[in-house]
Amino acid sequence: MAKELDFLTKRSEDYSKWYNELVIKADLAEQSDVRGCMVIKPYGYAIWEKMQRALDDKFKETDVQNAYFPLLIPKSFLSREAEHVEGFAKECAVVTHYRLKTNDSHDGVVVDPAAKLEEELIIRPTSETIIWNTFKNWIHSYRDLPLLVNQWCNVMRWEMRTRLFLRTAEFLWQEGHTAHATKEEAEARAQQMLKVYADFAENYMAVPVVQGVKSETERFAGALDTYTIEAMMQDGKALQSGTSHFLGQNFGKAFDVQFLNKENKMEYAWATSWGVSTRLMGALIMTHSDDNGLVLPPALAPIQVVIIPIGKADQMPMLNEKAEAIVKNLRAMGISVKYDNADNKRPGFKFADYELKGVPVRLVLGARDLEQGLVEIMRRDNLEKTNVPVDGIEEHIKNLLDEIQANIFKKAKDFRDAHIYECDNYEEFKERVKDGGFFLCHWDGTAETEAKIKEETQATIRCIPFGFEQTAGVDMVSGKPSVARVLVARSY
RNA sequence: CGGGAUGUAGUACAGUUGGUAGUAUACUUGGUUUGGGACCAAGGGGUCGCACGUUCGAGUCGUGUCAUCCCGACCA
Repeated sequence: MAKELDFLTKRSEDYSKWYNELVIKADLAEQSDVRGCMVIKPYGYAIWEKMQRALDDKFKETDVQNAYFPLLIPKSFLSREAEHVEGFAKECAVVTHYRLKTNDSHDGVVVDPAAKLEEELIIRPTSETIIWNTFKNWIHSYRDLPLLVNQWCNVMRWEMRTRLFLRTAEFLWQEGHTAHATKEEAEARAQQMLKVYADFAENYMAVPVVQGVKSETERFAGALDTYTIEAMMQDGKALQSGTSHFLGQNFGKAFDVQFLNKENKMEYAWATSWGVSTRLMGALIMTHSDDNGLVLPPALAPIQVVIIPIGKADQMPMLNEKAEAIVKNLRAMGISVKYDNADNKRPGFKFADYELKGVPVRLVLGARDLEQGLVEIMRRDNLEKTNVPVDGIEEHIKNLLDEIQANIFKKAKDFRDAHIYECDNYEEFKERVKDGGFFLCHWDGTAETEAKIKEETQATIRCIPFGFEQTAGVDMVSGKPSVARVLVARSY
């Protein structure tokens, strides 16, 4: 019998609660005792590592190299670019001292007032400033360009309200920073990296995304253009899953990064930056999971196949032998597999546990079935169980993994497409947007209209989407002419 | 920083008019089990967030304080 206490909140009942419980119970992460921070547990980190590896490979295919820059940024660096400091000032953690000392009663430590820093250091909320300060030394000629670097690191943004993976004070990410000799090249790079993100989201995470460009008010602090991929979660809300910024010459000018171009003239370098964070974990969870727990795409699942034996004690040696042969064959095919013959947990517990953890394929090696040369195979995406011959099971599994990867993407895409609406009536919009979904609406391009929508409905313009056939129309709020539809939704 | 709530075992909670600190789960040990989250028995685990006050006596009442969570504002 199911023990109610241990089961998840139903997804449909309380989406936020369900999400939070799922992250904790699937052993991905937990709230740290440190305010606003998160502990990523080994299983969660294993998924993140697979994401990192796949992304890193893609970056390298586009000639990007990894590097590492300091965690601490002098306060003066941050203020060099006006909009940039404006955007981040409110959420920076500041280092003011470099030493502690024991207190007067010798039972604790206090900050040593004598160790006050001349200039405060900021824990990086992002690294544009310190990187461009460094680029100044690296760039002298057009021959030094393009300069394409990425770093995997942690950053800190002192958020008021946090949620596991979606918004934490400290988070892990990658931030790519590039410098170019021409505007065109920089713009192309920003768009190229957006494509890399979109490709990764769809083909590895199986998360369909809308690509587009942010409106002026939603832009990254200091950017001329911010490109974005927006995913739809199962409650219909949007999640900004990755961004790529065209920074123009803003940082080149702020940090005086000039080079001699082919015409022997000094010119400021053109910049891009782009990043994805552990928030992708949130996207992965909220896109595919169901009431039984996580559903992981095979491409990112740390364990792709779990094998569970069932039999009496005297049958175990035979089952172990059978299983080990399958494990060996699967590993040789590059499939990660776990054989769980722990005898301190009953099969039912294991079934539930691996479902909770989203393992794509489960094989039940039962003594009873094996007599007929069969094993039970269950796919996590639709929970279907079938008995298949144990001979040739490896090939069957390989195909099934591919099928699951394709199927969960299709499922997510069908769901999203069914919740994208064209809407031309503001009253109708106000009513329907509460229930979630993406709305394609005409917009007059003004910040006033944007602010009004946000204030009255909590929905924001997520992006001006690419890849849609656009026709002119009339703004649903102001009635003014509009050249194109924009994507409007409530978001995380 | 505005509005609301909550602090009791690792976790989730109960605790009546103030009178020996409880339940479930998790944990430890032993045994029986193992085809969908097992059962039985025994055991360990608490300055009831903190401080002060009222009282013979405070988890319970009062004041203060700290922390956390939820709804806003801000955000990858």
